[in-house]
Amino acid sequence: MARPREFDRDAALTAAINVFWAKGFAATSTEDLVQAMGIGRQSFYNAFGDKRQLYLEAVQTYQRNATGCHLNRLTTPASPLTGLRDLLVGLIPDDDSLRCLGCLGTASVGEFGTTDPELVDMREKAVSVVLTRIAERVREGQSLGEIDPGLDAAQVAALVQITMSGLQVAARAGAGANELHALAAFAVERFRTKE
Amino acid sequence: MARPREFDRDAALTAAINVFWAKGFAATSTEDLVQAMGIGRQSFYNAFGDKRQLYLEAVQTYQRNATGCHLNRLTTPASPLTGLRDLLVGLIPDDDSLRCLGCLGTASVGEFGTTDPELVDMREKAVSVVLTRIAERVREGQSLGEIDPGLDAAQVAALVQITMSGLQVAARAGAGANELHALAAFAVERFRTKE
DNA sequence: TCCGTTTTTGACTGATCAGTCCATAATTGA
DNA sequence: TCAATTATGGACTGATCAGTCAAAAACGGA
Repeated sequence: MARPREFDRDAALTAAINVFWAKGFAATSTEDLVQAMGIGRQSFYNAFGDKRQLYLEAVQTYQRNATGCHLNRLTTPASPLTGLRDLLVGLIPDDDSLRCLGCLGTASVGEFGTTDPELVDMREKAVSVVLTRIAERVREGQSLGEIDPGLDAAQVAALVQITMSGLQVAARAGAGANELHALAAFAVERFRTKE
Repeated sequence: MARPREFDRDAALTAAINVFWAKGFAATSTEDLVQAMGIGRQSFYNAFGDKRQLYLEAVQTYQRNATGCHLNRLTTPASPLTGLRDLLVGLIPDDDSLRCLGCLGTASVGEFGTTDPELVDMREKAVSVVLTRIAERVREGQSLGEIDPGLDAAQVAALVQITMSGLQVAARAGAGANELHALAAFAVERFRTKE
């Protein structure tokens, strides 16, 4: 019994994610946002609260989606080592203009560090899910014999996670797809059992 | 034959570096800067051009200093593998409030990506110096037998560099010193020759 | 048809932004 | 002592910032 919203909230959120992703929080103006989202100013504040709330929702949504992709790539292959490789290689899109955006989550670390508790929380949850699943696959790989059983699975997982961040920074810095794909594969090979 | 400057330009630049380091470029106002630098507004513009020029100079100076530290840590130990370990471990300060700043260079990647050609140039030069020196030490380690001679030295160097970025992102995200030190050492061990 | 509710639109707010202007002060060389 | 030059301090600029307000518009239910 009220006037219905004219725009697609999800589509608007996606547009906002893309703006924040490319420009960061501080360098994005509300004018940038309403333009990209194709909605009026008041609709913006009605539907999303304010700039910061929208940013939190953007990071949250981005991260939920990204985490899903990571877990898929990690889990799909039968071989755990291949899963790790796909996880890392899958971070790096072939498309230049996509790859050079890097990762919104990593960007939010750079921009806010530990200053925003809500972002820290969000991050920790997303990371810990991936970290746990990586460690599981590492143990699986160790019992299959393809991953060095002398390694601590949790530490391998942590190192893989660090490598993910590093790759995304390199992508944002402009590194090429081939180079980064090779590097990702090389990184994973460091865990393979020496015959 | 003119009035001499009253403030220490280097000290003011150092103060500016610290502000940019903590807050990033966009979130730092010129008011923040003149406050932290302890100088007047006009002196600021006289001595440093404008906000962007000061930022470039800040990143440049920060990076020159950081690169010097990296090369020292990498080169000082007799053992190349120890050099690599010191390089990575040395990235992570014990002091919490320092460690959680991460790296200004990495932050500038996050904030500007490939959009600013001058920053891209600066970065590439700094990185390539370190990369070259890492590869040299890797080859040295290979001929000494402590680093797996089957590995491509350039690729090891690239992976070490990625690991540096990853560690700095993790530090900025709030990871603990002990955890990161252990991780740094663990990462380097992946290159050791298996007996 | 009309009422209550929500969305939309566009003008508007005070605050802050980066950067400039100008008058005054401090210095050196003549 | 004075002229030329540069530094300083503080007021000032127009632009842009995030966010608000109020009126009109669009819907469902009565």
